[in-house]
Parts: sequence; structure tokens; C-alpha cells
Amino acid sequence: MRTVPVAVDGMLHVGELEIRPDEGLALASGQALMLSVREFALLVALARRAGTIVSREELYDSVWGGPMRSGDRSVDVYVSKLRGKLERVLPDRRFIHTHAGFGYRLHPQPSRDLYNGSIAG
Amino acid sequence: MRTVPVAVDGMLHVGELEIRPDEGLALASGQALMLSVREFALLVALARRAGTIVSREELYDSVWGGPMRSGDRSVDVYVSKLRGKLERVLPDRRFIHTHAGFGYRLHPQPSRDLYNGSIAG
DNA sequence: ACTCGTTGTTCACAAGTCGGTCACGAGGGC
DNA sequence: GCCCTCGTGACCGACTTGTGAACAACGAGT
Repeated sequence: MRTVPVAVDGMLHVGELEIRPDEGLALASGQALMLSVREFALLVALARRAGTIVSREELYDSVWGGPMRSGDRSVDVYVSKLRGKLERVLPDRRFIHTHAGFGYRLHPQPSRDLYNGSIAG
Repeated sequence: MRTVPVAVDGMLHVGELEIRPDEGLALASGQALMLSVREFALLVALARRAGTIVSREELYDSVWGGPMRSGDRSVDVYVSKLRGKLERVLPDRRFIHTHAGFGYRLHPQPSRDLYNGSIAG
């Protein structure tokens, strides 16, 4: 048995994360993450705009569809769940960064890098 | 780019599983598995897409042929039977992973390596 | 034709997971 | 301090998945 490389479009890469939206599969350093439907949709929504700040409203619309009622904490809760699962596989990495008052940003840097250098980009 | 398993000589390999679709034979660490026709077809369908999540609908179509009626639990039942037989031969391994809401994935890694025993989410 | 073992299918209940919400606490800005 | 935002554990109803059991269909052997 051998393996051959295959080009697959529609995949998203963010650092050591590989996300296959069509399939519902996310890999962290090659290991499959066991994500629920909501968790996966949230990860996809963040990954599609990796590196940029995405507001809660926009995330809510992407994942739940429709406008977010004020006071709804669903996005926060699912960000927390997603962080937990990512952290279990890649303990030294931080992917989801909070920008208080603005939203969340997916980026593969350790959080300490944010305070050493620039936040732009 | 990623890699996918390719059958060079008509055989499929997934971890210590060796599957010969033409012969109807499946070996686990060299030992033959006693599988029924349905069980074998399901294993082949999963093995052909090893490492990826395969939906129930697709598995049903591969094994039974034709669309799955909603509420049909045949796939679940046969996954359970297959797991039982694999486990008898390779007790420490877990091959068939459930991705709730998505489908099943065949992969030779023990699930506890991924989650340290807890899969809460 | 009868019996025996096997298989495929379906059912029913058990077990587990998910999604949504709440509550409480930490931390920052004023 | 007070207010606001955010993180997260806990809870619970709804849903999904796991699996033993029942049973009919089938084939092989006698």
C-alpha cells in the first residue's frame, strides 16, 4: 500500500488546522476533532475569515442563521466549547482570540505573541 | 494537498486491517474475520474512504443500494455488529468512530489517545 | 419435510450527546 | 465601587446513537 497526494478544493487551513467543510471533518495536526454540528459550523465561520475579527452577530448569522437576539450568549458558549476541544489536541496553541467589544478572531499564534508585537494583520 | 489510501493490488489497508474486496476476506493482524455479507460490505465502504467521515446515507447506498428511508437504523446496527467483531480480535483498538450528526469514520487510532478518556462536549 | 444454524431486518429501550439557557465570577474601564 | 463584557460550569429537555432481542427468511444437512 502507498499513498498519493491529492488536491482537494474547499479545504481550509489555519496553522495546523485543516477543515473540510463538505465533510464535517476538522483535523488538528492530522488528528480528527470530534466536533458537534454547531461547533463545526462555528469553526468554519471563523476559518473562512481567519485573521480578521468577526463580530458575534456575523458568527451567529453564519451558524444559527438569522439575527442574534440581544443578550444571546450562544456564540460565547460555543467559542468556549471549541477552545476546549482545540486545547486538548494542541495544548500550547491558542487559536481563537477575543477582541472585547468587537468579536473573535481565528489565528494560529500563541496568545503571548499578541502582546509582543503588532496586532494588525 | 493530502494523501489518500490507494489500493495497489486490490487490497485495502487500515492499520492492522487488511481487506480484500474481491475475495470477501478481511484480516485483522493476519487473523481472518468472520463477517457476513452486509458486515463485509460495510467495512469495505468505510475502508474505501478511510480517514474521512462517511454519512449514513452514503454508507446505506454503498451497502444496500438505493436511498435510505428516513428513520432506517440498519447502518447503526451493522456498525455495532462490526465493532463487536473487530473488538473481539483487537480489543485495544477502536476503528469506527462516530461523528454525531455527520456519520462514521474508519481510522486505526484508539480514541482514548485523542481525549484522555473524556469525550464530553 | 424437518431441524438447525445463520442472516437480515426491525423494534424497543438504554445510553450518550447536543443545544440552549442560566448563574456566577473574573477582569477591565470609568 | 459600579457597570459592562466575557468565560465557563451546570442543568435539562430533546434528540441521536448503541445494542440486545425478536422474528421471518434462507440454506444445508439429514
